[in-house]
Amino acid sequence: MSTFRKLPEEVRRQQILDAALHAFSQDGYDKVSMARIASEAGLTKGGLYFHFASKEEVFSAMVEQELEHRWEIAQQMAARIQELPPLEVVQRVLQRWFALDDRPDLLTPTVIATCIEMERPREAFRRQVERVTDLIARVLEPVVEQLGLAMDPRELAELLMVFRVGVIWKETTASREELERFRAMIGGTLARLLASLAPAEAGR
Amino acid sequence: MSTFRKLPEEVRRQQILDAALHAFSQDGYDKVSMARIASEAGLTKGGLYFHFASKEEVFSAMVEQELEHRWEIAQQMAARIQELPPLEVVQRVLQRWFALDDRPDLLTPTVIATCIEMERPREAFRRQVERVTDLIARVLEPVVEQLGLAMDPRELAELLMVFRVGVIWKETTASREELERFRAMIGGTLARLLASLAPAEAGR
DNA sequence: TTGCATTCCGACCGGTCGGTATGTATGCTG
DNA sequence: CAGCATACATACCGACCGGTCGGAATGCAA
Repeated sequence: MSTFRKLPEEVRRQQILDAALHAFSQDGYDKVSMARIASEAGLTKGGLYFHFASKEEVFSAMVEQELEHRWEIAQQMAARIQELPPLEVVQRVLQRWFALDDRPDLLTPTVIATCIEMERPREAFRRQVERVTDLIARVLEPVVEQLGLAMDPRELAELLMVFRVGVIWKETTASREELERFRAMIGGTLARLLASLAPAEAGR
Repeated sequence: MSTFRKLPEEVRRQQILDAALHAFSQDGYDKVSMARIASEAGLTKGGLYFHFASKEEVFSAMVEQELEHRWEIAQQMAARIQELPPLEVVQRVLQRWFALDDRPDLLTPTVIATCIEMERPREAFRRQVERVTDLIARVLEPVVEQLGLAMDPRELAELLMVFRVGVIWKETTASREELERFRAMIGGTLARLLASLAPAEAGR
């Protein structure tokens, strides 16, 4: 009955992945049907299966692309952040690294849980954590040197990741003011820690 | 055909909750069917619905009971831990608080994600985090006083929770030796932090 | 033994989902 | 315009799932 438009492969594929990102981020893997993804992408289920072989493949491809995109953003942020004064670098890393606000929120607990359970997304996630940690470590390297901190940059990077995960975790349950107090506590703790790592007392 | 045994209400209910805990912890909410839970509990789906009104209720009741059980264990641990030397108290809290190894692992990413999405379990989880944090704070109170730390016990408790969450998160991806190195880093960081919070230098 | 509420089984229902088969519209090629 | 691979829509399948229901087995009480 109704006609359809024939689109270039990459365009359709991108539409599908966008729809998948939106739907999965909102409702998680199990509650999203292939029909819905297809519909949001502007076609039907049958047509979708021309581009992807299975639901898992849609999800995997979506995760991989999204992580890749965030990786590029992370690299740009790294370049920009390195020109800030040392102490500010640390705070920036802590506050904004995983909070890429311009994208729908992939880091939903449900989606992450699904990633961990599935082969390809799990590997992608593992790689992402590793290379982002490395990137942070490289950003921190001059900071550590300038401040003369008695700590390995890589370990400091891992520590920042821990704090970041803690904040994300807190976000799932706490109220806004609780969260703000929590953030302040983390920030204060980190500042004290850095001060204690400096060669001479930087207390002030 | 085959006969069945009639059991006291509380016994059957407990069998069902045990089966639910085992199944959900292993495969998550969506991949576990009511038939499976019933089967592992020693009855059939129809019989299960005599004791519980819905799947969500089974899950909620299971989560609430399990958290309650862990809460009791936590209280016992708190009583025992308070008699240790101050610095050891902190390490113990960090290492073993959420790692109640004698129970099947409820704190699976999938299960936690489901808890956050569902009303009753989410509230139960929130309460649990709050009261456990309070408990840790009370345990830490004499420690903070004895060591003369310049930090609110409650905030220190929250910080320990963050570290704990970080370790749990790391456990989902890292290998064993990576995890051990990670634990060492966390422990070292905490030690340095405590030292920096003490009035006089306690370095040694 | 009879009566009766409790506890359970097994069959079934409506609905959904992932995936497939088949036909058909599209747009490029010659 | 004819031919053809591509890119869809439509209809359908089999499996499974949460939940319901009638009736049967159980154990206790009278």
